[in-house]
Amino acid sequence: MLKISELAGRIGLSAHTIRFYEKHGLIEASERSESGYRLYSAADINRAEFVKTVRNIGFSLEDIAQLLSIRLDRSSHSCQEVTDITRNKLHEVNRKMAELKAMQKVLSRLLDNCDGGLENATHCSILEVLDNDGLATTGRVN
Amino acid sequence: MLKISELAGRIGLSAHTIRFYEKHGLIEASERSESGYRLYSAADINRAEFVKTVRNIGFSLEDIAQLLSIRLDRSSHSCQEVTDITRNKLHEVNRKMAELKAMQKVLSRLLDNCDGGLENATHCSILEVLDNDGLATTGRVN
DNA sequence: GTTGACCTTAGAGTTGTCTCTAAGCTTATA
DNA sequence: TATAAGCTTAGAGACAACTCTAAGGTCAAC
Repeated sequence: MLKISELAGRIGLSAHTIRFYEKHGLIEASERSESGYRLYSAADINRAEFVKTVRNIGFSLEDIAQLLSIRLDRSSHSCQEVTDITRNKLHEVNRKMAELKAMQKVLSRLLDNCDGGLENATHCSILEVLDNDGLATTGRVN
Repeated sequence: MLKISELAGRIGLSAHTIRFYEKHGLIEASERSESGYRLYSAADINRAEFVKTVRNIGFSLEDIAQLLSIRLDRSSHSCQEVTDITRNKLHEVNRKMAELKAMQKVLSRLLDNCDGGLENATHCSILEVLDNDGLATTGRVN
């Protein structure tokens, strides 16, 4: 049985964050010591590691909660539910990538046209382009 | 002279957002009507359009404030200040892109190994991988 | 002269993910 | 036995960029 800071050190989260995750139903301490300290069993540690792994991949806490509830009772959930969550996340990532690519393109072009010298900004080409509707950017991008 | 909702319609922001931007020093109404309504001059409109353009590219409100102060007095700022802001933003975008690419890779691999069928999740390969330190993800990714 | 759209302000609420604080109890070490 | 490190709780604060509310004043149209 580990205490909270031992678990924290083991999975690489702060004790604060572990309590925060507990409040949101992600991590549990199945026991308490006489004095009320959280005590984590092997299963609790597994679960916490699962949470950390899934978090690292980039899933939201809500996604993690869903995956946990499937993991907790695999037989009453379908494999499809898991792939749906995963696929949705992939779509989200793809969307964000597209936005970032658009930003990247505009920023690179702005920099290409500007020497960035120490002279004053009276004729700064970036400001000029920006004043001129910045490469006709279409819509909000991030 | 435009009233706030006219400006809002023109640049594609809500009146709420314009007031919010004003509070943060980004947009100004150089006059008020007798009854206290904001009135936007041609210069105010230019400035608001600049803000919208720069926002669309993905700069933060703080970046915009900096760019505005340079734009307002170009001769006492260097061109380099502008490129620095732009380059920093590009680096930030590149960092995020790298993170998203890592996520994309993991998510795609998870999906590749899973058929996502309607059968129950007892042997779901995604859950198995996730239980097993998910493709050895290194560190937090988003 | 009333209706309804529009304007004003200060300030609270939202979202997601922590991060920290205060006040007090417990445990380990010297 | 004293001290420091670690634990508990509820709840506040931080961040970005809005978004909305309440309570009320103004203006144009019919």
